[in-house]
Amino acid sequence: MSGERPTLADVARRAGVSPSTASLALNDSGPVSAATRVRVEAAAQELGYAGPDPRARSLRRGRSGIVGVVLEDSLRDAFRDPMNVLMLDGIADVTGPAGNSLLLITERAGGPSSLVDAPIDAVVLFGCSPRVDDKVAVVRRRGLPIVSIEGEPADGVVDVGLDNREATRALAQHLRDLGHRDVALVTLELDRERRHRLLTPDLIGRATTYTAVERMKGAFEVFPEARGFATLGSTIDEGLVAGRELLADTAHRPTAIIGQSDLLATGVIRAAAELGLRVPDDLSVVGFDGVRVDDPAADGLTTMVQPAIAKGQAAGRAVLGLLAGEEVPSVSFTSEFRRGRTTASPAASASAGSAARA
Amino acid sequence: MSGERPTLADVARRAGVSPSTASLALNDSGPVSAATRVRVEAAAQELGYAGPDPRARSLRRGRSGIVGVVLEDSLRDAFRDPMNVLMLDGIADVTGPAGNSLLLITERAGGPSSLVDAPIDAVVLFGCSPRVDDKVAVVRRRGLPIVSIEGEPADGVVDVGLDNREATRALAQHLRDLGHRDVALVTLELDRERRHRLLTPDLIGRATTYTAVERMKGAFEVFPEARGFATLGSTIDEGLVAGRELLADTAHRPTAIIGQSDLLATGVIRAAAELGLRVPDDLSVVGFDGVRVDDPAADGLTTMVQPAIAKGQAAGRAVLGLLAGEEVPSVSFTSEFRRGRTTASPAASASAGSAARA
DNA sequence: CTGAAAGCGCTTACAG
DNA sequence: CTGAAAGCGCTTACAG
Repeated sequence: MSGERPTLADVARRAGVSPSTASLALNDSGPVSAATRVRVEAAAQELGYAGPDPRARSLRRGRSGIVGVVLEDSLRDAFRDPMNVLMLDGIADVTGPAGNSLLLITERAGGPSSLVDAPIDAVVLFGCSPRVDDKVAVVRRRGLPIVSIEGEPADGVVDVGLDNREATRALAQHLRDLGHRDVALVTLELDRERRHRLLTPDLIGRATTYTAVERMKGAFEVFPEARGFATLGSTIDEGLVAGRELLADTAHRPTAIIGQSDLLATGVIRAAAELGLRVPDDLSVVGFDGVRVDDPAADGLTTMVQPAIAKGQAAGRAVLGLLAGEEVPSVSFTSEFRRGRTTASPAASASAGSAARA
Repeated sequence: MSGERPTLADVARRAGVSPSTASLALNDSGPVSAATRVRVEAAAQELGYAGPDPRARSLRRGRSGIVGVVLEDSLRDAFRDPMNVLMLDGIADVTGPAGNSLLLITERAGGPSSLVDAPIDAVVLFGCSPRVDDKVAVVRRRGLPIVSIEGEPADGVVDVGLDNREATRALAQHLRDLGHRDVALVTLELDRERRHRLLTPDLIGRATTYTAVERMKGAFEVFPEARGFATLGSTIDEGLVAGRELLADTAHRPTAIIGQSDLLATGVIRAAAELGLRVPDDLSVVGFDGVRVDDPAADGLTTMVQPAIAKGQAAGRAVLGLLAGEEVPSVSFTSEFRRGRTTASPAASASAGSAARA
């Protein structure tokens, strides 16, 4: 350790030129004689100059080259959902080559808020609710461009959306067309209370998670009376819990279940298997996302395929556009229906059950 | 948009004080009269001052409050392994409250390297091979503290290690004690070539992934002749592929398989099930990590439990210590054996097979 | 308690 | 082609 890191001034002194010239030589950003350039480069080499201090450069340039990615949950929870990872990867696909790295920002209660502090040039909101959220206010005050992914429409926020409502409506309609009448929902987390429980009108009314709410609305358009279970998020385990709960009452068992993600749907299928129910003969199950799930139970799942990576890339492009001062429109992606082998017409016995109840 | 973001100077001017005084008032970092403080705060409020520009502050202070996390793979690949997510979360546990956020750095070939450019105060290397790696050289040149997680010992790098070799040796010994003699390995990725294939001496010789190599060595200490299959990384799918490959030849089937991760072991168990083999009756399987796998095949897996979150937290503490100028020692964590229901003595038939071969 | 000054390390017009 | 100067926005000794 030579103690202090050499600066551009050190290099210039050693090369016997002014700092300005050294800067031009090293950055190739102005006319410099070959001889001078060689001398400066040699000096930099000898001193072990590691390039300009990014802090100084970013102050001078007004850019840090860092994009903040704001996640609601702990990293652990956020990355458990493969969609989030894919979207993050999509963002990096675009921002990385443009010289921007991603800063992870999770807002834990208490502690310093990096949303206020961090040297970021822009922000991408992940699974947040921009409208409700005071995070947006903070960022807006700083004058940073904001991009949200599947965010509730909010002023000054460019959104990368998904047809959550319409897509879920299509799934529900698919079930209805097959003859299902008694359908239950398994939702993503509806609020930040970290409790999973049966859906109640009260709970629905207070739900804050935009994506989950939109998907729920789509289902209700077709099955206004649907029961449901709100989970803690997109995992197979949560789907299993939900499935057990919804399928427990044999006298009042739905003939189909709409999972708000493929992982949840996979868990439901496991629950069905536990109870000796065959899918799709005794129970139809649909998911959402179209992600590859490492589980045989997920094979041939009927679902809506969403373009997660493309969404991330779009968010990345939106960030770059805003940073370039362009007018950037919100965009909305469309999911694609994928018919699998987990949906069929309800069994006669189920219909009989309904009839008996009537 | 009011055009320009207000600066401290603007606030000072409006409050009728000097910038120095405004700074002291806003940061509570010096003696300021109550009246002045009120005036400055009011001015800040009126102007919508969003706090000090982090770029300027970090230049002045010589700290950006950002810790770089260097991942070998794409984010998608890195976060597929739950261990990495847990460790990352552990780092954030410690660095977050201290006011540091995490910057994701993945070195894709070509493109600007944020390892050179980014305003980071320190670096944590994830699943890299510090000794071999030129990344370390870059960071060292910048004079930044470096912490590696399960890195090969390297000068000036504080490591957070795990007893990979010894732990795997213990697993292997467990199998040997049960009577197994014909054991196969399923390894994590051994190099960056993105091909999965059977282990060969050549491949083993060129392996660069420290963790995988250490675990392999531990197994070889007990079973020097073990065959094996090198995967693309810790996923159930890769374990499935490996299992199929290793179990395909009925004449030469191992009686036990050592997976280098629980996900790989889970895949192996699935492969066994496909072939009609019962675990542990026909095949013993062990894993590594002790992670919760969302899969019934993983229930009761015999494995070594490693403290992933604690490792991340230790890495976070090491970073903070180095930033504080302390002498920070490398540390090594110990895994804990967990006997499950996936290991047993080899069946008589298998022994017979060996006998027949002899 | 308050202000003038220096400086963090760099880049970029602007003269020469 | 080269250098002196200004300035990015802030913080921190140092006088007063």
